[in-house]
Amino acid sequence: MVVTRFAPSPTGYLHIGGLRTALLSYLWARRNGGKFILRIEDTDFSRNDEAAALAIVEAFKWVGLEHDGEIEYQSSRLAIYQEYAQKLLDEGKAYKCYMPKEELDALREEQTARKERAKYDNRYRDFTGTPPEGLEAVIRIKAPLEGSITVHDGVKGDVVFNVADILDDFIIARADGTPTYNFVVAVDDALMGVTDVIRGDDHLSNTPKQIVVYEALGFPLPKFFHVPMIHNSEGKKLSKRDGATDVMMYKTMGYTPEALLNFLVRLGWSHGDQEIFSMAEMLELFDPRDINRSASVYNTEKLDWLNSHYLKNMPNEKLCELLEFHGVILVSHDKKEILLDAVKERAKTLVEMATLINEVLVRPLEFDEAALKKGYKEESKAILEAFATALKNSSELHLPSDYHHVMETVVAQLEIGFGKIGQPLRVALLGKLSGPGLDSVMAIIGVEETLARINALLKH
RNA sequence: GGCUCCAUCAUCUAAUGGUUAGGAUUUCAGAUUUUCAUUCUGGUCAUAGGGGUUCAAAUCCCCUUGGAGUCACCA
Repeated sequence: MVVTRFAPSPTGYLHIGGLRTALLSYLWARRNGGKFILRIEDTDFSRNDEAAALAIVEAFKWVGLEHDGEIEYQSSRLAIYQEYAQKLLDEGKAYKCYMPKEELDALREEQTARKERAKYDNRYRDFTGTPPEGLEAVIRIKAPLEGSITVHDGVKGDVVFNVADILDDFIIARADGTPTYNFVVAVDDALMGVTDVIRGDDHLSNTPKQIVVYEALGFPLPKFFHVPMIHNSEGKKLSKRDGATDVMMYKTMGYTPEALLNFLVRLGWSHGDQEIFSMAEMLELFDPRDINRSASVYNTEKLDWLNSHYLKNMPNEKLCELLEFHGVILVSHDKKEILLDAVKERAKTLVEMATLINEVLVRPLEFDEAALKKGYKEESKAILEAFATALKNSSELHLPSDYHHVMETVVAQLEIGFGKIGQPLRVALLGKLSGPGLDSVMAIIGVEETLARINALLKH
């Protein structure tokens, strides 16, 4: 069975980069009928934020990812970590170190000054004497002193680390007894039966340490897949400073989960020339072994394109539902089908769509200066009046085509081009020169409101 | 700075060692549309540089350059 996990530290909202690794882990687990675990890495109590786990779950819910079982909180598993640390102590694979923090810092400073690598000097590695009084010990694991550790990575290939370059007897439990990251990750992944670790490649250099823990504890190694980072336009790791990194921000900006997920899955992964992937297709096609080795730059233009694609192809009923979040309530509107059909092809986001809808539904309070100048000329008045009269004399106006017919008649009568009536009418109805088709707009707001808006412009 | 990773259009990417280096987004031009948008058609744009190996290199090897990540009693 394939077991994957997403293991964020609860420092805030769900990050867009986190969502991507979560998605990939989720896809791989589901594709194999396995399990996808959500584990909160909250062993550093000073940095915990209780709301964070909830925020992550909320974001998962929005995009439709679902984890299996209960959320695992590392803070509630401290006894387990202590047990395994003790086991290593008992077996002589770890030891207590009484070196004070200040002394360690001083040592590091010296080493750095000498241009050496900062590392612990193993002074307590084989200590058998009496421990110094009044000092709290940390627990250090005995890391190999020489040789190399190879990470067999499903994305990067075999990555060899020289022990002398990167390792020392690193701390697995702090002086206050709480365990540290590299220790708990290995313990938990092993205990929870995680078979495939899919995570950001910023963790690649941690992996040798975790392998040391796995081996000391006699746990079998999982498969590792270190997926490349998402970069910002400057080519750096995406961070909070880059603006929209909170997944839930995408909801407020009017993106759909389908578009966001589709966008993310195509960063660093592809399937031939295919651009559009439904969740079903992702589940059928995704394989972590196909992930690219290089980082990709996050750019919103493609996201926008995907989002408009999904918007265009969404049933009106669903659109109606989603628009409520953006303050547009259409359930009981009898012309909502015409309205939605008229706006769905011209909006990149739900926010834009909501704006478009309001521009149709709400009588314009003012007329755009430039639009007036360009679209409402001297001759326009008479044309609008003629059109208003024609409207009043028509009956049974319901569909856009009915209104279109009236326009045609007037245009023919006055022997003018469509533009001569379209421009001023557009100014009257919408207050500006762009927007949905006029026949649709009139069908949506009805004859009375159409006449009222024309009147308002004539009196302007 | 040490260690590690990475390198195809502006961006996301495709290409059993053999293709006029393909697609998508963006952009530009044209068509459609009373407007805007959509849609359609077409165009511009790439194998970082240098050495090898090979009949043949985007693809394999080496070097250079550039970029990124990471080096805690954070995760």
